[in-house]
Amino acid sequence: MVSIKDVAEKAGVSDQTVSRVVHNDAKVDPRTRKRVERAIAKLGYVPNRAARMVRTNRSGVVALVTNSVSTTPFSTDIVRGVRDAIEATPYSLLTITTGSEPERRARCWKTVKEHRCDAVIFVTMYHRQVEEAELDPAVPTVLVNCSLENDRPVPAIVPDDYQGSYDAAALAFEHGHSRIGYVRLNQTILAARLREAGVRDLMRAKELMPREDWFVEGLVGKVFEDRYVAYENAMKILSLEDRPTVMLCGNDELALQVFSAAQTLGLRVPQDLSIVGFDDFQVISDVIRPGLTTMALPYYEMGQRAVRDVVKLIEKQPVETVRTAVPCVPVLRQSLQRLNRV
Amino acid sequence: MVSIKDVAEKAGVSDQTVSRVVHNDAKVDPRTRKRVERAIAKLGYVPNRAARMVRTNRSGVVALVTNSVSTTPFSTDIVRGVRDAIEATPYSLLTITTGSEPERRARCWKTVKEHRCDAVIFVTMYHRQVEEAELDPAVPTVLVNCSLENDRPVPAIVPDDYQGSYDAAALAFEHGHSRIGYVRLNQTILAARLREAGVRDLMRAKELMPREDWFVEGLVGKVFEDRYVAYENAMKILSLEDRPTVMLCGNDELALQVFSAAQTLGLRVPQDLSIVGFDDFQVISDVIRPGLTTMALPYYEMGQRAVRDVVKLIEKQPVETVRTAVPCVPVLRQSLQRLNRV
DNA sequence: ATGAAAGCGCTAACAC
DNA sequence: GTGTTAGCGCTTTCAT
Repeated sequence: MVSIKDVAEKAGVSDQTVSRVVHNDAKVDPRTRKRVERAIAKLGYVPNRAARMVRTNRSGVVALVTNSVSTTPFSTDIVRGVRDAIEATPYSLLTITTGSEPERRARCWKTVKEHRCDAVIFVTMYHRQVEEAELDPAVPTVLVNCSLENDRPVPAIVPDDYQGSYDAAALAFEHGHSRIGYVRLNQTILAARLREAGVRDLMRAKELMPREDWFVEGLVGKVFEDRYVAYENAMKILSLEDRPTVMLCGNDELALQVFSAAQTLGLRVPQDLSIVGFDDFQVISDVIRPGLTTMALPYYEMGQRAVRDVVKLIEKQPVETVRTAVPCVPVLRQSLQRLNRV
Repeated sequence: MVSIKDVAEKAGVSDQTVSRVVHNDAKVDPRTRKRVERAIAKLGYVPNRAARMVRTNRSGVVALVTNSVSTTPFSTDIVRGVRDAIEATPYSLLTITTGSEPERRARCWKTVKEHRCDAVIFVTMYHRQVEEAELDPAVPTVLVNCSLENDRPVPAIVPDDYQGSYDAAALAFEHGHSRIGYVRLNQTILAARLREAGVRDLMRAKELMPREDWFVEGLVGKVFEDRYVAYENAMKILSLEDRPTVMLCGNDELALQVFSAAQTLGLRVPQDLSIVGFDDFQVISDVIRPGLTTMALPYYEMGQRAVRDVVKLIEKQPVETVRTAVPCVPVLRQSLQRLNRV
């Protein structure tokens, strides 16, 4: 590999001058600069980050730490947001996978430190609380899709599940629906509780009594080992003479199962049944016909924002809010039908 | 940050001895070793990779280069396979996004060189040929989901789209179907051509005449800016008096659109129409009811294999095959129904 | 089995 | 504007 000294020799200057040119230091004679630049181009010189780092003690590397147990589709969007945003910065992204076992966690943070990462973006696969033990207080960290219930102020970027779900229910109500069914996510996760609470609170605000037999499980079992039961449960509800006019769903996959149940029963969507999803997971919501009305979670934007915050953190600028709840926005397609009030 | 010298001082040895302990060098007195290890633990010393690298000229970093223009769901699985496999190696993963513009490509490879990455795993979002210009001959590279039509032997790991599609068609045939419709992917991509060829060749082998009016587009427009038209086209075919008994689809999203068309027309799946997808994109195939019969592409395994090959490449071991086509395996669910031959 | 010395590629501090 | 010197944290080589 060609080093700074090779360039210096070729250009007939000292290595220091080459360094100055590389760093766009003002105090370099334009003619010298030209010569050096030509030598760099000719030799194909690329600065060695490691060597630079040994001196400056800053790596220019941000670690993206995620828990890979899962395949949740949307976490991809967070990662995409991070990757696209990091490109516009001088930082590089080191991707590290962790797990729930203490041994793997330790390895993860050891890697972070070996590389002397300037900061960490810690992404969880579903919206939840993290424990202090999952993090390392010595490394500046931004949390995405999770937060730390604690004194230590770690910036966290989370989706506003409650607001999103409340708004989804409000949307259905404004479309004339008061017979509302709900398929919930795996109850053990935070997002599930927030989303269901949003629906219930909207109904309370509108003085609608929730029909408990229309509120059903969509998933059962341990998180990440769970099984879909939305289809079977939707079949039960939709077979009733006395059935809801709209089914709100904890996410778009559950909505797809409800959709399938309607298909099996010969109910037309949205004429006979309206369906509202959650997540705007486009591979489903935008492909299915009729298109699925759903709440978009700004995962991509959350990833971008994490990069912004992490850069601020590294550069010791203040990061505005410790916990940022990013709002969800409705995406109207055709699966929610306006109902003429009876 | 605590350095090797701090540890040496604390343990009352030379930094050299600490280095030996860290590297598990045999020739160190067990008692000295103990003392050093205690000092390491007490001070929380973690070796500085950059410093090590400056000396050894090997970074221990593999770059994962992907083109982020897209959101194709399965590419996630490749990346997951890579990440999970890299964990079992001593290498770290640097994630870099490139693009089609020459300027971004150049930046990408510059980053690879700045970090002195030991090798690159180059992943494309859809199965295609890459050009020499997209790569850098100076860096050991393994291609995933793409190959280089060229003399230079760059190891490539690609899915066997042709075999998969041939087998999918054979599966339908064995289930008694001879009235076969097909929804193709965007024709401009390689995978689309291979998949369609598989179906046609199976039909030829079985002496079935393809009905050209049953072979339709599923997507139109430029790749990544394309629009789904599978629903509309399936509506046309399925409205015919004279319609196919099975629809083979270029991927699972297209299958979902065909499924939606059947729903709209009141056709039951699989009693009135069988559907076969491609990719085993589980968020669709495993969620929809009836479950989608489809061909699984071993994206995760391709990612894992890429890591194996890249490690061999780095360690100068021979990499068996230059171009590896990984076979697709059928996943039988309920959307394909056995037909009693008429 | 351990240490001393040199040097990897680069930058910070200072001198000219 | 440019060069010189020193040193970042580590490994390699050689000596003991």
